[in-house]
Amino acid sequence: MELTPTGTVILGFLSEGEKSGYDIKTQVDKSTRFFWTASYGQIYPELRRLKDAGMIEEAGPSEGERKRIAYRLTEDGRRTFEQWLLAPASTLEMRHEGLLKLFFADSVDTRHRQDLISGIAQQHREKLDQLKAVEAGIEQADDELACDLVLRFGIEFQEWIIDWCERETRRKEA
Amino acid sequence: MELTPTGTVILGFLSEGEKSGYDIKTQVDKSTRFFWTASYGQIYPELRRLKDAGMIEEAGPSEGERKRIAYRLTEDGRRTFEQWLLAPASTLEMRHEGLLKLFFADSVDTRHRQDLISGIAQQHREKLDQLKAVEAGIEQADDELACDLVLRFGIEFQEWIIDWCERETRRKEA
DNA sequence: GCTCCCATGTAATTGGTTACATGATTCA
DNA sequence: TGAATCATGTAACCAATTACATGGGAGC
Repeated sequence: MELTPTGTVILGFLSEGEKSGYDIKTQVDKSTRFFWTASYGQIYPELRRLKDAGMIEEAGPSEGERKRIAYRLTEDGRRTFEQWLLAPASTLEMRHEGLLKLFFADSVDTRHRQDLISGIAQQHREKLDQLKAVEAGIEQADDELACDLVLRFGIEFQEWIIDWCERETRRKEA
Repeated sequence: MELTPTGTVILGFLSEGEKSGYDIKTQVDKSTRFFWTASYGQIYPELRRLKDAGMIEEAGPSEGERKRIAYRLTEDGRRTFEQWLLAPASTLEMRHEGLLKLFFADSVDTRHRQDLISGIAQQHREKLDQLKAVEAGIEQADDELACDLVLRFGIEFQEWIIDWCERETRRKEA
């Protein structure tokens, strides 16, 4: 069966253990958010579809827990997830308004162009702070865990962009 | 008036001179595509809306040209464009399936995890080739032009990611 | 008892891609 | 004359956000 974009991230998180829609949303927000988002409006309907397709099943609430609906992968779901994981990735998209503005900045003066570069740096500094906060929440940053590796990628990635902006600013000043 | 995402890129390209919907699509594909896409299904209806809103007007075909509809900015359109340019950027999104797979790769063995990293590098190598082809098409890469600056950003950005993947691969081998 | 957070869900709207339809012009 | 490219446009569909509605439980 075809996986929707949100379907992949749901199966991915469920491959780590039982989770509810709320859990998945929480985890997305503090981990994959920087390269793969999902909203409640997508998650809950998609959980329904995956269940109807037999890829996940309700695990029911644990003892003494407040009312919630946890799901787990079925055999079929795990197979589909692993197939997805090993298939070549395709989706690779970026929408970066700051770069778009800079691209069209030939009509404005140098000072404003510099402001645009500063603005880009600022946006990525905020992302960097968020990622570092996530990193601080991990006991020991274990590079052997793939998810920590991706987190580290995210941090270095933001740092590179910020550095590019600063280099460019210095180059202009010189 | 509120600008839609596609509206911004249309005003941006028209700020450089008269262009048709077809022209805009062609230019998007060989320049902003890497951080801002647009399809015919968005461009043509949006041209209509911008015209109805009085931001652009038909310039008509030039002498001896084949049938086409070129547009130019109105005063109002130029003002809106400049306001957008100087306002803080907001949209900053990425959807990177390769990173998502790597993030969930703890359940697979080291070899497959390495394949995922190689796959990411490969995707960005292709992007890099495309960008270099664009760069080769420019007479002299003039860093003083903002659009060339963004092109160079794109190239170095791809190179950084490829380098990260290679560093990570070597680190694993060691 | 009030507020905050947990938790699930839907409806309206937006934004976008893809595939298709159509036809003119250029060039081999 | 046939293929490629220029050129405009629409319809069907997909994906996603946002805002809203609802209610239970925890802790002050």
